[in-house]
Amino acid sequence: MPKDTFYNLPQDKQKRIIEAAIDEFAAHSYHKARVTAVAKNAGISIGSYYQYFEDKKDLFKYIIDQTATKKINYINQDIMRNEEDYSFFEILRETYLSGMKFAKENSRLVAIGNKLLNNKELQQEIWQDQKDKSTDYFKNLLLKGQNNGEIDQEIDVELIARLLTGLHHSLVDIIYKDNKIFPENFANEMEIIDKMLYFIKNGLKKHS
Amino acid sequence: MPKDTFYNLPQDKQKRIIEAAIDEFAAHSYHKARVTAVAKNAGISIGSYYQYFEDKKDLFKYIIDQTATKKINYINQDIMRNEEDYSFFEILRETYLSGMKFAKENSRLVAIGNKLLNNKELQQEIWQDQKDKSTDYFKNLLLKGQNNGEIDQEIDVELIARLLTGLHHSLVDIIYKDNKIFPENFANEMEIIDKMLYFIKNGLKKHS
Amino acid sequence: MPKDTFYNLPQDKQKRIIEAAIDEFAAHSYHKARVTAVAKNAGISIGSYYQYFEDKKDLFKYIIDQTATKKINYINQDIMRNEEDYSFFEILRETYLSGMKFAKENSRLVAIGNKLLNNKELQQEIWQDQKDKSTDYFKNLLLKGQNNGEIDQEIDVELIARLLTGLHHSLVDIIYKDNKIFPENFANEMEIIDKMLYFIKNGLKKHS
Amino acid sequence: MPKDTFYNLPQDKQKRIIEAAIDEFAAHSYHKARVTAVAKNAGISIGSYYQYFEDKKDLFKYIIDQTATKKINYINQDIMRNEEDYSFFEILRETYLSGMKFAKENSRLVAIGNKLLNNKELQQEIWQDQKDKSTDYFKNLLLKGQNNGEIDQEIDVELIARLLTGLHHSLVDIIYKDNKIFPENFANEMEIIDKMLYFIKNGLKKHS
DNA sequence: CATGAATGAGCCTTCATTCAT
DNA sequence: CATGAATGAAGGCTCATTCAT
Repeated sequence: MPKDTFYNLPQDKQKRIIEAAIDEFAAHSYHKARVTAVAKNAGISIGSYYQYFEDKKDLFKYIIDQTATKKINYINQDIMRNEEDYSFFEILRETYLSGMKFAKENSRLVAIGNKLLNNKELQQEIWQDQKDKSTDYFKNLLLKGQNNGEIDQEIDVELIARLLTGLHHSLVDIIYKDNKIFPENFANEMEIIDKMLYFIKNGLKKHS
Repeated sequence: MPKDTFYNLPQDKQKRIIEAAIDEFAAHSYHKARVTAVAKNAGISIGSYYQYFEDKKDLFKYIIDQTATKKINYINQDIMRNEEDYSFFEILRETYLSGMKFAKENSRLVAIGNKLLNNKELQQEIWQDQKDKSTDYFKNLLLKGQNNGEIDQEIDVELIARLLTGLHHSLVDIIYKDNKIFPENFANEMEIIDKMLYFIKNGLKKHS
Repeated sequence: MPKDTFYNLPQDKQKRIIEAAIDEFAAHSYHKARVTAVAKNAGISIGSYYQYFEDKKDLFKYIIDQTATKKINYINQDIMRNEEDYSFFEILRETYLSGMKFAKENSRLVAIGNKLLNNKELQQEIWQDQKDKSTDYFKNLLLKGQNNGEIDQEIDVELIARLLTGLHHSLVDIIYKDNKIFPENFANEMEIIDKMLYFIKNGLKKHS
Repeated sequence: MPKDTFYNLPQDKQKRIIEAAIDEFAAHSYHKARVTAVAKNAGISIGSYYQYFEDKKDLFKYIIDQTATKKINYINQDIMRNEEDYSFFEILRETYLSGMKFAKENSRLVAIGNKLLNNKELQQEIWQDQKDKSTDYFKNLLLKGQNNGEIDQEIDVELIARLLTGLHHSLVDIIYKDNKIFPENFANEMEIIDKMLYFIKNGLKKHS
């Protein structure tokens, strides 16, 4: 985590640095990203950089952390407060929708997140532990759904929770090809989500 | 692709080099992998390396290529020849099973493949084009299923094909946490696949 | 051209680097000259080198550039300001004299210049364009001489300008064999120049 | 010089190797020319190369040597045999003409020769001694001219011989810009030679 | 004589990090 | 706190030459 000197900085300077970092880490792999570029684009000297952050990893971790927090807030805000008023599939829909909206508005953060997601080596370098919070989130949702009688009792909650997480990633992948909305075949993102939910709800088997 | 000098090498030497390369590329990101380490671990000089391969990329591409071929052969063998004798879900089951078996026996290759799969920057460095063949595979399967009357006509084939690809990746991820089989909660991989297929078939909605 | 970091350096450090570079480029062909040797002899680290210059070529170009500027100033100073007071042959004599003086005091620069002058491949690597300014210089001189009535109207100005340039190179070659003054037969350089000018003025034909 | 094994080779194989060498040395600077390229283009193995030649330098020296011999023969043939029948300026003209013809028909050899001519370091690497034969040639010519009464007694024969050599180089340079004939302003090479000879004969001074 | 696999010193360049001012 | 000059390990790659077959 950043040093105190960083937090003591005026807000706009902090922001400039973070923006530069996001640009750099989104554009290049972790190892190819250069702290000199971050410093330069943030308009600070490399000496200052090392007075704010321990090293390269420190900044990267901070960005990842900020992203996670930001994303969680994104979803919570709307629905979570009145969770009990909604059905499982409504909440799932809202969750995916929020995730998509987040991705749309924060494509650089998604790019960074994916980089970490698919680099075990880096993950170990960044954290030792770190449990997957997404899966827990979906797991809770499923359990409530089963209690409500909305969700098939046959399913394995742990497993399906992980699959729903995976589908969430697929969704973002599908909709954002190289930071551009996926246009072919679909009227809009909403249509994709609804088709995906239909699949999640009913499966592929032909209804007799 | 490797130079002729590489193909002229005795089989066991070729193998030693490939093994060393797989080790290195599985253990580190592409940019962090060192050709000197490959050469050293293969027991060849750096000069020899460059007589076998154009450069670092050349070897990496070769590994990727070999992996793709190997994986395709894995699935085709058993069922694909008598495709018409099987139902959609049987083929899907075999596909996922093959994928898992492959991942189990080739965890390092899977690690390398994932690295490429989730690094657009690297993909463009390696190839210009490269279409996703997995999605096409699932798409064909789905279309046949619809013709057979096995698969719900309501679904969007293109979209679901991509989701099935995503689920395939999730499956591999779930079963192999850091190259170790996922033990908790499951008797064996077969159980995971069947539970996953149940979900794919029926969805999550409670059967009234 | 060098980066700002180079120009910000104390004069004596700049000079040390330039001196080391001139030594290296004078002693070896461009491709054989080593930037590590320059850095070492200048007493800087290789890292510093690359903070001052883009690359190897950058420094070489800079040396060439400095040489050209320095040489032009050499000639201009004395006569060029009062050009109209002198005859063609007087100016020519001064030009050759200046060139010789320059070569005498800057034998390493001449060595470097010649290397470039006679290596088209290198020239294209260094610049794309680059016109020969020497020829233009002599051409102007000749045209004025013809207008004054000093110079034979029969000659082809363009051609002779190139020959005078060539003779200039020959002169430097003659006088400096391996950076040592050519001693045999001649009392001094002045004598050589005057004999050469006599030839240029009168040609070889016996005066009847 | 090449080893006996080289001279024992069938003529056409020798020729293939020489051709490949000339191509390579003409296209690249001595240090950038690759013996592997020569071997490859000659259709021999690198192992064979080192059975024919001591090293890289050995081949280069041989090419230079062959070139010198070939060029000398070029000039001698026509005139030298009946030298006494011609005036100094006629012989000079023929010499320059031969030189040009040679350069025209052997542009690659000229390229190689120039490379050596302008790389003192390389010259020392190739030979220790090597006197300039061209200058001796012109010197003899001039002395005879003076004896005949054709040539001004005032001139310094040694110096002028060197200048005539330099002019010879200039001539080749002028006419062959990057192996292409210099077209602008001149009807043909003959015109250039005659204009140059006019200069050499009469000098630049306006005839009163 | 022919072959070509093997070698490794050596080059240019990058970039995270330190430290004196 | 800010600055940016200085550092040097490390990496990809080249190519003349050797040597075993």
